[in-house]
Amino acid sequence: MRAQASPPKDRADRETGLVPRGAKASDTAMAQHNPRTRIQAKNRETILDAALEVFSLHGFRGATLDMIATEAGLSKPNLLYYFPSKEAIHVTLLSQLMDTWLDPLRDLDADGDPIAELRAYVRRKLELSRHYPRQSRLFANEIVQGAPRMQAALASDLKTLVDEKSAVIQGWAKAGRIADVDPHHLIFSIWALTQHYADFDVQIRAVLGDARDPLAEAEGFLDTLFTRLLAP
Amino acid sequence: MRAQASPPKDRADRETGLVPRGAKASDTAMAQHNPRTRIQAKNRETILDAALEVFSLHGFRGATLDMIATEAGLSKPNLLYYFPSKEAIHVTLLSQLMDTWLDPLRDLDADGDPIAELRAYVRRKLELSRHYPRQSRLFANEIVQGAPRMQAALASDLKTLVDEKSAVIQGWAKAGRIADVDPHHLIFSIWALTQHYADFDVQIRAVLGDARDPLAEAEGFLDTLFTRLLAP
DNA sequence: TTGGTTTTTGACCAAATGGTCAATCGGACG
DNA sequence: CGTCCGATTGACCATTTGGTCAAAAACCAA
Repeated sequence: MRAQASPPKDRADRETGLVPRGAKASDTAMAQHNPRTRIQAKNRETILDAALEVFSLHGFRGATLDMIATEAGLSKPNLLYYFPSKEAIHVTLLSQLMDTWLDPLRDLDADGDPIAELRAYVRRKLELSRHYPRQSRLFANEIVQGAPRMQAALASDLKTLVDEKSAVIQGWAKAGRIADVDPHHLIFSIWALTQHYADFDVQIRAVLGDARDPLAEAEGFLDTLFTRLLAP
Repeated sequence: MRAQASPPKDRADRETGLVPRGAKASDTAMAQHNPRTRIQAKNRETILDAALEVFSLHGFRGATLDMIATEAGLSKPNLLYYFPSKEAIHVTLLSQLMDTWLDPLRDLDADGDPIAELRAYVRRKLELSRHYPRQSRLFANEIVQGAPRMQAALASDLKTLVDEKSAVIQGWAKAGRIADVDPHHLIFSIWALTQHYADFDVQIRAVLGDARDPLAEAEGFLDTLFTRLLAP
């Protein structure tokens, strides 16, 4: 028997780390995504935010539980009270990420004006880079190192969505409403160009100097670029 | 006094790690860049290649000396006979990298045909992504994490070269020989688009499936993209 | 062969790090 | 006020890891 105040968590909980040790898994099924108390909600969020900061800056291996604990203002054992392991924190962040990250693409409307839709997609994506650079870098870190913890999600969720939207874009091209470019590579180019401003921020700022605002300038530049690329 | 067969290395050697412990620094000044024996040349190269493999795949912190040693087929103490520390290996790789990486930009000829020059630059850069993806990922790893070991190089060498070539591009634009786009952002877009195919390789392959050849397709796509963007 | 030099390595060390646990704290509720 | 359960932590542990060192091995010139 454990000395812990609560019974041991079942296997599923252990792996996802979505429930603090103190919470009884049998209580409510949905408790996994809705922490039971205000303290749990607050601390889990605090931890995830601190972890995002540290992971995005140092990568998975480079981050230590002590760094995250300090950043969160909690003790290390306390972190491990809310998440079963360092990896569980990381995985939680990554899965949250995928959702947010794909929203702008989901919003691409097959019934809208093609050029306007694609320009709006670029703009939304650039907004993510502007407001969530840490998430972008966390993702970049993961992918650059071979996506050891995301392979599955990439090949299923991501591929499905991209294939679907590529078909829409393909349709626009066939109809002569935009230039005839490969839709997959068009999407890649949008990802590459927008995320570059978040992921390579230090490099860009080093080159541009302090007086310029990269993200602000990027908006106009990218708008021009895609407008010219897509004109029928 | 040391037990080592050779006298202690001077401070400069210790930091750059360009000379094995056994080599007398006083012997020849140029020995730092030209290892003295065939064994040294071969082993240093072996180590750097192994380190490139491991660092690019796991990042600096994620890589261990044991991994590198195994990959190189040498013992860990033997690695540290050729380089004073893990960091020295990393730094050596990074500085080699910068050179190779900027060559295509250096080749941009102010006297050539503007559109042809820029298209050729894109092509050369994409070739680097194709043939040296590990270097590209090593660089990406470093930059994404804030370039802790490259800040200086970025703000000096890199900025100087980019500013110089930006002026050339600016001149072409003013003369109406290419479209009037911001030269710095044009260069960033070339970096972003070409390096994306190396750095985000797993993602691209996950989305495209196994049957397609990303790099081959990218060549045509990018050529179209920049041709349309730059047409006056 | 000999003597000196370069190269290699097994054994070791100290620090860092992910994770555990028993004990304590604290607040909400009867 | 007391009790109970969720929250917190100091002390601790095993493993990993960057780095050291003395000695052995390999190499080479005379």
